[in-house]
Amino acid sequence: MAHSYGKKADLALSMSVKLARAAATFAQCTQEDIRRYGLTLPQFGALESLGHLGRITLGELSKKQLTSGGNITVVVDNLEKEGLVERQPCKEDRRVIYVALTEKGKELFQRIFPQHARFVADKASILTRNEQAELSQLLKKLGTGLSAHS
Amino acid sequence: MAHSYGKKADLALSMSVKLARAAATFAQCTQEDIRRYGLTLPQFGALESLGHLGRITLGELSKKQLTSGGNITVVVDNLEKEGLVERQPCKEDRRVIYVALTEKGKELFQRIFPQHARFVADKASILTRNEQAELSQLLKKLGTGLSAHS
DNA sequence: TTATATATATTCTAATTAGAACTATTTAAA
DNA sequence: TTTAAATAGTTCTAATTAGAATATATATAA
Repeated sequence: MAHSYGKKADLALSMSVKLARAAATFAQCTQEDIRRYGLTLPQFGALESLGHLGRITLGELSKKQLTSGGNITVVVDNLEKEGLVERQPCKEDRRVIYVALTEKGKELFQRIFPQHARFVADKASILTRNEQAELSQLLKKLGTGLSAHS
Repeated sequence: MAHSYGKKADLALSMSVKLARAAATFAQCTQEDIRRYGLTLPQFGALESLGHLGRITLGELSKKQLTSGGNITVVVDNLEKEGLVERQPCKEDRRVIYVALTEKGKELFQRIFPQHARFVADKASILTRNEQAELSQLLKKLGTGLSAHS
């Protein structure tokens, strides 16, 4: 190897590059699928969280989407413009604002998510189910470990 | 499970979510490290490619960084403003523009990359070396498979 | 040779992102 | 009770991103 930083670091660097590349490539595939529905990836992610979790606060949504604070505002703004979600101020705590799918949003979610699920399953089939399960387990350990340490 | 799309799709969806989350969390950790050197993640990625590969064309750099066409222009613009890289027009083919580290860029790269390597190794140590190797192998299979199919 | 197609890089737009600064509200502490 | 601290969301800036459109240069075909 042209550049080495020690066996331990080389292994870690190699892993981190592969992680970034696999995730970026998977995200690009997914994005192409989602574009057909007129949505961006973050918009789809928000729709997915709301479709599965129901009404949640903006803060909860931003944590789910791993996008920090001020950004979810704009994503929700754009979804609201399309009439797919709506803001619902919380009466008990006036700092809090809930977000929920509108009827139009629910209809879209129920229509496109099963197709999206098949698309993802097709792409993932590059790996056997055992490999997918193993990969999931390792990614979970890494992801939760990183979250805990920081 | 509240929402199921069949065993096969559920496994794939779960894996894709974990992939995105682990990569995003790792990238955020990395970004915090890199910020201390006054660089953004894409800027650091470009610096890393140039540091390890030497002079390459803008097109090659954009492929390496998995960022499509027009974007690498701006990243290189910003690095050029800092005096870290320079554009070198190709004399044989006047469409082509090479990018290379300047002396200042080389100095920075050689100074920060070993630190970065230790940082990554530390974060990766959440997994054992065997686990890291196994994860690398699965991610490589997935990543190259996805690139080939698309 | 001339016309067409391809390749390379840039410019432009809309959306996203991180992060900082800010407002409003609620909670905790002196 | 009044002040200080924490929380929730928005706004703002600079950088990034995808993608489309464009300009220039090269290669290929009629």
